[in-house]
Amino acid sequence: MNQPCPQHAHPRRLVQQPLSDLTARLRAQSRKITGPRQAILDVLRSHAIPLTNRQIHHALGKSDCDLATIYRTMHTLLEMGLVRRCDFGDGTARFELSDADDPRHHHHLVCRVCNIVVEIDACLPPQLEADLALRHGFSQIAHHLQFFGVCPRCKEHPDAADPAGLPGRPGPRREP
Amino acid sequence: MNQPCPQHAHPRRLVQQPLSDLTARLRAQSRKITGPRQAILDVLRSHAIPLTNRQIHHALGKSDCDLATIYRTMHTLLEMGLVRRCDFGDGTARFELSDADDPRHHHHLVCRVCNIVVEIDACLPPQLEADLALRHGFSQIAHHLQFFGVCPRCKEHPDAADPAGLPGRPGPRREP
DNA sequence: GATGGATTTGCAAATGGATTGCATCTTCGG
DNA sequence: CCGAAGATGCAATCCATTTGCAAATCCATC
Repeated sequence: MNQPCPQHAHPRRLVQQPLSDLTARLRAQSRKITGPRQAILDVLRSHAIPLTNRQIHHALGKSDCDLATIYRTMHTLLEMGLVRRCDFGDGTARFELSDADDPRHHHHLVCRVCNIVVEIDACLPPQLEADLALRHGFSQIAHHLQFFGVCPRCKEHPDAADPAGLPGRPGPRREP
Repeated sequence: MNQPCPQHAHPRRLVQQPLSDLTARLRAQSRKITGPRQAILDVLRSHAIPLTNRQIHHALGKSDCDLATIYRTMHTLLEMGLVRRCDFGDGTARFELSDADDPRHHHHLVCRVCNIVVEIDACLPPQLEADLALRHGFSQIAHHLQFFGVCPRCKEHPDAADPAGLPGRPGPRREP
């Protein structure tokens, strides 16, 4: 860790997680493979950035399932470790796939103006959490880290709106 | 930065910010020095950890001012740079003093079980954000970083409840 | 295949943080 | 001391998220 992103634009990740894996995991907890759950996972698979529940709901379109179902499903998937939760500080949870085969730890760089999201792998020095554990007596230490800035495009055109085209977040945020 | 906390228990910081400073800043923006604002700042001064608006409201007790006023005041203080906003991932904003004389950048280590908060100064390697800016073309990069773990006390007594004694957050959170 | 029971879903209502409109009250420069 | 700008209280509202409950769906088993 600690070295910055190897490429300017990090390649989008379109995970093809084998259904069998999901099936096995669900079975193991006497949970069921339902239409909504598969549809939701499909949506997550086809997007490379974290989505809000509302965005997922919107993306589902016709095969519409209830928002409450999406909320419940995300809880389930979180518990099962199939998704990861991201917090961009705007009061709305976002979720991205955390495929079991490649549970790659990473963070995000979010444009304060247009909300575009770039996935990065820069991270904390690995020994830092161990030091914290030692000094404060805490165990099971994990961290949340996100970066905010102004993307090159918004630096150029300070009036452009959400090019990410993702619903669910109106204007710029109020983060420092 | 990057070196961990110099002490096991970071000394609580009870800032005595000169009122004159506040006065000057408020005047400079044609804002007024009101009872509620002073009371809110007093509450923040007497607490060493970030507080939710509800906690502030509760702490105000008799000199009760409306919750809405607290929300508005925090916006104002944020804009003025007198407070800093913290996000512990539970959907509630927290605020701590960011005294102008010592706008020390720091982060928090939060116990997942009892919510106790420890202030730490471990941080990212300084060049990391510069690298990000360079590689992704972003400018004005800042970061949000928080640590979660299980405090020594909760490791011992897995049933203890909120020893911090702070209202506003019921049980443990659902963070990874 | 058909079936029963546990799990899920849809719907609607409720919860909780945060924001806002508006009339009234305060603060503070003059 | 006065008046206007700015603040506050109150109530209504917004939005993300959660929850109760009856109906629908899965799936292990027959």
